[in-house]
Amino acid sequence: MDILEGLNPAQRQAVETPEGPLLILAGPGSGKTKVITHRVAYLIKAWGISPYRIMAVTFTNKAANEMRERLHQLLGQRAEELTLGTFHAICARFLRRDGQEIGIDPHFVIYDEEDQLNLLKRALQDLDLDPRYYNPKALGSAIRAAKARLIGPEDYARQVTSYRDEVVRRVYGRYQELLAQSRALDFDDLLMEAVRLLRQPRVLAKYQSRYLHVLIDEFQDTNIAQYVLAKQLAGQHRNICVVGDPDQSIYSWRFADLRNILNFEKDYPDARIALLEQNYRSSKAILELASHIIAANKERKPKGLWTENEVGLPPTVAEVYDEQEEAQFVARQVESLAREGFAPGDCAVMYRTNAQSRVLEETFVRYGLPYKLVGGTRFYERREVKDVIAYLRLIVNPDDNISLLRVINTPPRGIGQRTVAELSRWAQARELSLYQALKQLAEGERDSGPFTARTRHDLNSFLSLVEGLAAQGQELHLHDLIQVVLERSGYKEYILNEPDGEDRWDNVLELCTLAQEYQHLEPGEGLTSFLEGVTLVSDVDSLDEKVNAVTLITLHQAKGLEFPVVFIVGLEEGVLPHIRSFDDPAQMEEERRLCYVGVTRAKRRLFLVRALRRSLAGLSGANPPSRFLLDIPPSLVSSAPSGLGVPEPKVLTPAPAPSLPHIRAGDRVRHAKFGEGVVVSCQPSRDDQEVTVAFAEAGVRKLLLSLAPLEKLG
DNA sequence: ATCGATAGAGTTTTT
DNA sequence: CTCTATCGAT
Repeated sequence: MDILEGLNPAQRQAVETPEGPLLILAGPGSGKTKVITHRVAYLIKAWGISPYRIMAVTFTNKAANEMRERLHQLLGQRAEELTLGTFHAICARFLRRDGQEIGIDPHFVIYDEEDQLNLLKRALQDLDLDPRYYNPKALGSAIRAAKARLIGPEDYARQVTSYRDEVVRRVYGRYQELLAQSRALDFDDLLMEAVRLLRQPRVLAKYQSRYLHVLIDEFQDTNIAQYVLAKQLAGQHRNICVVGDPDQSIYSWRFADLRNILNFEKDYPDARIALLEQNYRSSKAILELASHIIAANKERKPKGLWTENEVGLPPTVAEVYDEQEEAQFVARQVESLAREGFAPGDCAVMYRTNAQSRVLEETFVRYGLPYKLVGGTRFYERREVKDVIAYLRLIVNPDDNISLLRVINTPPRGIGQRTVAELSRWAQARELSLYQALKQLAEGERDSGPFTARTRHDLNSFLSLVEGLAAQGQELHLHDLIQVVLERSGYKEYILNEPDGEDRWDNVLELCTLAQEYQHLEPGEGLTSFLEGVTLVSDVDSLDEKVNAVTLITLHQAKGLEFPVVFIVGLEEGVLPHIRSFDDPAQMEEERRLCYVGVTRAKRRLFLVRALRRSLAGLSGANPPSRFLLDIPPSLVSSAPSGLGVPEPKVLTPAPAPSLPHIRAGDRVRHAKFGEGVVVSCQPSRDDQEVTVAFAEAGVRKLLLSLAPLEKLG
């Protein structure tokens, strides 16, 4: 059978074993995604199983899309019938379809972490607890921890043993009430409620009999709720196939539980185990270095990873002075790698924390190197984008209090803090959503609540706005609907008059463009799926490999990706490993796994960079090299030339080359990236020159003459 | 109610 | 350092 071609014996076994529980332990680069994909194809083609009866769970939407695309090639149209997605997306689907069985409205909205935090603050208010003393973030974390372990508010009440628990219990309870009032579910509810849904015998029977096969990727990063869900779904046919690598478990802070993978054999004593140990990704040199790094972990089973790939060049360890030099080192390496045939798009820079991306970005701009940043402030979390989404959510579900509060005075329409506080109190006394309260106030002629005539008028016109938009929601296609929202709410005019209005409006337009993809759906349906897509996407999902630019990415997000050239920066004590892991050996092992994940992304070239000094949040400090670096035998690496200990730092901050054009204010210049512009001013700085250029397209920029690819125009 | 300024606090990773 | 929250002035 053609599907089995090109698989090694271990992969083949994993694909061919048709029945019963199967645990695939797969090292990095061993083709585990390929195995899952081919297994699905094989089940359908060789065993005649309907794709309708197969579920495959991935860690990101991107992985799901790629798998669907691949299966489309192998199977054609039938691939569409598969249940394929992240746990969260699949659960949302179940709950929209059958949630009514357990009292969940099919039009529920999904709250992200910001929404959750806002709601938590309201819960604290309701309970008269001071948010400065009871940290909302910590409470949110405690609640998420409970939910990930399927501990509902009632269960939580039974296990209270401290005053802190008691506070959590009360906040948790009120928080859930407020969620219900808004007809909203948070991320963890999606899983917890799906489990509850499947505890209904009728529903369970329906799904259990449907899913003949359940496959789960990245199993090492699942939590208890996800584990239970998988167990429920596979309960009848027991064809559950999980793929994972304990050495790449890096999400314990999201309550992923390694016991899922370690206990799999206990839960399924008849489980077969397949080991995938041949690496197809990395050079021998890189793989050997990776093995040394991970070997220092105590809580692990040793693996015998090997590869037939060439030895390759030894990875480079570079020591630089500070983060500026670090960024320059990376930029110059990327430039010189071009001479070896590596394009910018072949390179990725990985770091522990998002804050580290900034210097890299600035430096790349100065060097005129193209880059793409994954993450940072995410698109859907931008204020203006969330504002528009809030309006759209209200159309689907006007009871969504958090969205209503977000836009009730955005743009300003005379409804200030005071009014909002009064309205909330009035609504809460009656256990009404804010929208319902507005409606009752508008209808009740006598009971005007605590409001003056003028305030009532303002509130009423906001209510009319929402109701008017809601009426349109049934009629208009998504794109037109958004236009109507932007016009009628006054948001367009408002945002354009804000600081950075143009940029922020561009983001709104970007959102409109994304909405186009839902244009083929019916009005109501298009809106619902758009909103769901918007909340459940991640940044990695939109990573475009086709653009030829260096990828800047966190180590966490890099999981599952691969690049010909990888730089890992910030290999210092306190950064990687992060300082918050110092007092917990388990967390320290996770930091090491994180480092291992980064290293094993590299195919051919690997650079490990460490800075002697680094300033974080304004303070600069000297850090010792990362302990992970010390675990690498020196014979495995080559050292890059660096400024450390060298009296002249010129190696890393070059003076302007003599061939550089002499530039004065008023000159016309061309920049590789920004296009043409006029020099506004020149200022000498040390042995360099700082020029300010007004570009026709890119606006006013400050550039260092030595670094910027500037060309003087006649 | 709205705007602006100033003080203060928080900085890991994200479906 | 940067973003947020709160305060005071208009």
